[in-house]
Amino acid sequence: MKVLTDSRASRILKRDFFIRKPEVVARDLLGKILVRKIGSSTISGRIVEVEAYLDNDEAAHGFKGKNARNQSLFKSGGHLYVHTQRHHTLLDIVAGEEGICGGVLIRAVEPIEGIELMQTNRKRQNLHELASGPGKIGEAYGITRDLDGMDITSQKGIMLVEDAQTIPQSQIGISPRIGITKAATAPLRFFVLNSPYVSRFRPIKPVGSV
DNA sequence: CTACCGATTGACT
DNA sequence: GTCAATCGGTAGA
Repeated sequence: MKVLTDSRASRILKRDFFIRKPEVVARDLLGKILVRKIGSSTISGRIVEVEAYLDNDEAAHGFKGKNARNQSLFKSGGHLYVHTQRHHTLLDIVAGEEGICGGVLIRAVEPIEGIELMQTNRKRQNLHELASGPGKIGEAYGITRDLDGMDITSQKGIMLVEDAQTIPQSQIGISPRIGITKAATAPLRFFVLNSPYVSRFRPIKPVGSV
């Protein structure tokens, strides 16, 4: 793996990274580090599973147009879209251009920093149960609706994504998205093959076999 | 106002 | 594999 020696701040992914098609941003986010700062604590983890939600995508929350709840999905790439599902809080990173619905649901991360805090937040000790699902990330990272619409490309951000690895195509799995009823067959879920930190639903299909 | 339902999770058969 | 829990938004009476 390429070793990054430059400063942490300089590794923050910038706007350009996110102003691309959601499916491209989704795939490229695998291997990157999702960082959350809470007071003096830092939580971070390697992104290992994501899903893309597109413009004109029946499964996307913005499909029927912009409203008070989903407006963040229409922002320019590099903002957050936070929403609740049942009693869980889910985190999307907005992708694509301003005015167009597009986002990447972060479904699983491999814990790196702030593990004790995540264990406290999740009331679980096992590393594999801390952030292996979208709702679990919300709980482990202490994500709240207040973060909806936040810009994650500023250096002062309390949420941001750091550059790290780029996962080669041969190590990326692809499958339909999980838990949706509309557009249920589109292959828009991407995950790191053989990672033990992905969510429990795991149809293993290497890219190229579909 | 009530009814319904979802980009989920965790406990249980 | 199956299923209940019981949030917040939205549609309809």
